[in-house]
Amino acid sequence: MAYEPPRIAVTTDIVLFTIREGVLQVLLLRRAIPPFINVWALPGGFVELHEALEDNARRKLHEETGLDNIYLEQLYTFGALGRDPRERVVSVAYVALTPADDLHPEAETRAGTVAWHRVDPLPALAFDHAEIIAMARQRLVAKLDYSTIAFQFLPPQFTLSDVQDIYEIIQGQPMDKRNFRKWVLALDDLEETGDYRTGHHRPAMLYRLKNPDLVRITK
Amino acid sequence: MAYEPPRIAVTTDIVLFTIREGVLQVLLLRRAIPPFINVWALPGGFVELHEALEDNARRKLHEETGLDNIYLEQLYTFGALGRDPRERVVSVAYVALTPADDLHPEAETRAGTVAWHRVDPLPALAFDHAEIIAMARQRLVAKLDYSTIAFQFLPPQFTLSDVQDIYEIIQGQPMDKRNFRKWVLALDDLEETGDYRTGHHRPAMLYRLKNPDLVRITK
DNA sequence: TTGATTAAGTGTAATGTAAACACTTATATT
DNA sequence: AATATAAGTGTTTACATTACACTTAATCAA
Repeated sequence: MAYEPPRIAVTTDIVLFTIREGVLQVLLLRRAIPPFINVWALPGGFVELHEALEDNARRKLHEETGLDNIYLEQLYTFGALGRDPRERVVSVAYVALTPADDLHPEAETRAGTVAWHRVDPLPALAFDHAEIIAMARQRLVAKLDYSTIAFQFLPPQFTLSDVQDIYEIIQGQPMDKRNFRKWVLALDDLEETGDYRTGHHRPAMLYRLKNPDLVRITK
Repeated sequence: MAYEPPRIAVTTDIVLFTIREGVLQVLLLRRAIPPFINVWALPGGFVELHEALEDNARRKLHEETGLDNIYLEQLYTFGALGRDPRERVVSVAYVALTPADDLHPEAETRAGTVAWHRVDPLPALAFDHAEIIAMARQRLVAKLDYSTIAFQFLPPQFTLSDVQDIYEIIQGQPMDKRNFRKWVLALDDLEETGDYRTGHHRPAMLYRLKNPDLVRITK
């Protein structure tokens, strides 16, 4: 007599962060179907039988935003009883980061309304998605300190002030300009492009990442 | 027409570490049934429909070792296609820590032979369990540096040298005794018991944790 | 009982890292 | 031509980390 294991619905949920309007924002979908109809929720969906977990997360994100090839890392797996009112669902949550400019979500998609929302305050959220976003924020804040994750918020070319803005926004406190620039250049992950961004002030050197897709642990 | 999500077998795998014989060891079971019959594997098993993920991990660990109330944290979720030859299986991996003395696995249990194994070198392992153990080791080494996780390897009373031994074994390098003691006492997580451990040398003060079950982030 | 062995216990000086701090420069705007 | 704006740049101080050696109290063996 062979043991037949229970089989459980598995989903991914993606916490896609960006920096917009000077604050941290997260991508949410207004649900078009029950449960939690018309309530904001994280993008994601059921994992197919022949689909790897991360592939599912990337696919769902692509379907709902058009985004491709962005930074994505597994966050945590949420499997509490009752987190979905329909049936037992285990959800593998991911954190994703993108520069704001890369995405102007169309107002309407198949899944409903897609929009950026400030993380403070968040609207009412479906399922345990508020908890998932809270954990994702913690991870983001922690990784800022010991990795080069922050650059994933930036377009291919950026100024040192752009970088400092990311850190100040996420950490919620100003940093010393000279110390910051010394520190960020000492990482040795940046190189000058030779181009400048002009404005009605002194032009700023544009930098790029030496390895654009590499997120490195710095300590 | 309602969408019917695919349903997938979900397991936990537990990487239970201890320090024994002066090295890091991991608890393995020799599988008594296919697939991978007679091959060493991590403890764990299928998640029941009405069982929380962590509850399943604790239950399996208890069934296979008798251990209760030990330190356990979620590590990562492994969901690659083909990682189980029978069918699609998503596995939520946990890291657990215990003092060596707390467990003398009986040679035979229902699930097969249970034994401690050195992590260097590991025997051949079933499924992707070598990969899981590798990630668990990385997590352990990293957390040693920014949390009080190391104390979970120690019995209720221990000397400062016992603590230093844990760090030296896991990090694989000696540390300065005076600096280490200053640092560990500065954590302010320890208190003297007033008792001493004697040997054929000067007696050593026994310490205890102020909060035995608390693993704290230290930076 | 005495000497040898073992691990416990203890402080200071040197080095390296992080933090504090203010003015000059180059563009756009009026 | 004057003003406004953000870019760019070094040095000093404080703090944290590292390096380093001898004394003490027990057990064991002669």
